[in-house]
Amino acid sequence: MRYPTHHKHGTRARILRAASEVFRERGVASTGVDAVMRRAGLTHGGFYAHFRGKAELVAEACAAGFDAGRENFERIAALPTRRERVRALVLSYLSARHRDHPAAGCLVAALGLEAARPGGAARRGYAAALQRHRARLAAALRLADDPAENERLATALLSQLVGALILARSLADPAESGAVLRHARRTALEHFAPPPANPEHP
Amino acid sequence: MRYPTHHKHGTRARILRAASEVFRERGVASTGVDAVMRRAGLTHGGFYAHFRGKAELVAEACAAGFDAGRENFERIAALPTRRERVRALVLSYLSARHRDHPAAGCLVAALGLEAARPGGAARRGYAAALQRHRARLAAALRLADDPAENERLATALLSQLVGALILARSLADPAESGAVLRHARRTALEHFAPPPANPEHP
DNA sequence: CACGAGATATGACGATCGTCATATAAAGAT
DNA sequence: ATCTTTATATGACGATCGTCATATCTCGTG
Repeated sequence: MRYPTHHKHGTRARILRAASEVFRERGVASTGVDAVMRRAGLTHGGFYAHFRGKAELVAEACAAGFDAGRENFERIAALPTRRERVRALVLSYLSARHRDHPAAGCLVAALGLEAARPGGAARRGYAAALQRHRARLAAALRLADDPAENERLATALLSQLVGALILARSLADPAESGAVLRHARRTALEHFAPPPANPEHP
Repeated sequence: MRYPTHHKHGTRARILRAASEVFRERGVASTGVDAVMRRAGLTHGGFYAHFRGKAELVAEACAAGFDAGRENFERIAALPTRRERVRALVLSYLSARHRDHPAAGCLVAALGLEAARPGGAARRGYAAALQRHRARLAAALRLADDPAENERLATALLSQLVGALILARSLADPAESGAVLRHARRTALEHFAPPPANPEHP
């Protein structure tokens, strides 16, 4: 090998990261291979030296995108109380920053719909990676002692977060969008991290 | 007018309905104008006698799709108790039928992501229609006496439903998908339609 | 320093997309 | 029954897409 041994693996990883970002930003179907390669600083032709086709790229970009969220989960898992863990997740997920920067954000909220379509290129790779993602989230949150109950609650919380973020991103009016985020934060915290012993207010 | 007066309006409506269905089924970006026209029983060329372009079609199909859900809301609004209304919405929304037939289902869960993208063709028309949809949902559910609180709760419930349906549609394994639906139903009912006076179980 | 093998760029192909100009078909009016 | 207006179909255009064969560049090796 005349190039540095890991050179090709490095550019392959760069392509994957670029794809993961631009897919989340503009969607899979609306993003061509050349857009991905341009983002990675390359030209479209060299793509097929790294992947067999767009479908393979999409599947691997999904897996890579989900795995990129692991460090965030570890940070959450390190928090001592359930309340703090839920707060950390909810406040970061339902933040204006997350809403405004889908390229660096949650895969489910960015391309969960395209990946869900039966004939879609992502389908298989996405579904498998999502399963791992759900399991890791449940393990990090530790919402209940019973594993099944824990996973049920974690999935419910994830559902609420995903739905709220999608609604917030859909609304054109920033005030309305912000209100949705704020209300969703409060509702999610009420449902999954109730205050230990606070008097309730009307 | 030599054709029956409402002929053109009729085919226009047919195109809109076909577009609304096929967009929900396969996505906006992945669906060409010819696919829409074929579904409507026409050929692609005549399209521009009805719409200025695909963007206009998408915007109007969104509005039409949301408005089609009004009868469902009226049925829910007619139920006497809050608990029944929430149950009716949750059980129909998080059903296997809804999961498996996106073409006839919720617009938010079908193309909420594409519509949310800044440059997307749908953006404006979708956002406006979604606002009306949210208001109608809140009015139908009557979750709280205070209007602001009512809308907050309705939006939170919608978020949870949308997120859960997207997750259920994403999972390849039918058993896993069914479990997500079942768990989400239970969690949503617990959070938004608690039993009137039941003893809680651990 | 030249060589050559591996990594990337160039350019082109069929297919499909959105769009439009034009031709054909349909049906009330005369 | 013919005409004329309106609705739809035909066919084609540039642009963009995924894909690939081929050429160019890069940099360890001898």
